[in-house]
Amino acid sequence: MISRELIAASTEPLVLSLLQRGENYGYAIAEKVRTFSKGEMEWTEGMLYPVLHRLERRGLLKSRWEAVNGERKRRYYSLTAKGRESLGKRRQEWLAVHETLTEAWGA
Amino acid sequence: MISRELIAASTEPLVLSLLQRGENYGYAIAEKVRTFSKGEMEWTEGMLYPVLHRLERRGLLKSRWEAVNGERKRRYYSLTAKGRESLGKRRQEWLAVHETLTEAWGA
DNA sequence: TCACATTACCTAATGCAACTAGGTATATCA
DNA sequence: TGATATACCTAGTTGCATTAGGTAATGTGA
Repeated sequence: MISRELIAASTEPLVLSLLQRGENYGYAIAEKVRTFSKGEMEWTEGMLYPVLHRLERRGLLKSRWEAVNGERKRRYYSLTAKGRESLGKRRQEWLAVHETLTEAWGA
Repeated sequence: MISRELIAASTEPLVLSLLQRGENYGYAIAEKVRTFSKGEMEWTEGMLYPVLHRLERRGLLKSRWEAVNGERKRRYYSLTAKGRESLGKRRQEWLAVHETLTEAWGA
């Protein structure tokens, strides 16, 4: 089980990374996280949707509704320019901390 | 600047790692973090002491006061068995998330 | 000797994010 | 018909960093 804090630290970079590969909708994003982490990370919907709403409110994502006939409507999210920029920053931050931890753990 | 969430995710593993190398006191721990991260991570005292108190309350650390004559008293912290165990777990969690992110970022 | 920086500890109030625990709605399959 | 999977949503709780203070002792430069 991944700690609450680690989840918090990785959600934004993960969502942004997954969406960089193309637009997607919430439910599918949660599934991707499961497969990418080989089942180690399990996102509940109760956390996923607030995250997406927050990122959109901050201008990192934009969304559009798509209704295929006879199917449940889906909200597709994609990266904005600001989102792409943020992804780069988050990635660098992560790597800086990763290096610090690696050093602290010892060679 | 490292995001609040990344700070939160890395504090516990970092404190535990630094103390695995031997007992130390709060102020010195904060300095070590600065040097280990090459100045990337800056811990305020307002966050450091609550963290140490929390970890001791949870039984991951134990502490003792030491007063050298004429010097400000220092509280020295060290790992408990539970703390060492926790460090191993945290490390594994971190590495699992790191792999997931690395994969999501692409080869 | 006076002021300031540094060392060293502490805590109350605020804000933000995951988590808990619900809810709605559609389609498929037994 | 009932269960399962898909697909979306939110209010209330809890935990943590952050902000913004505080105390006390020592060393240093004017």
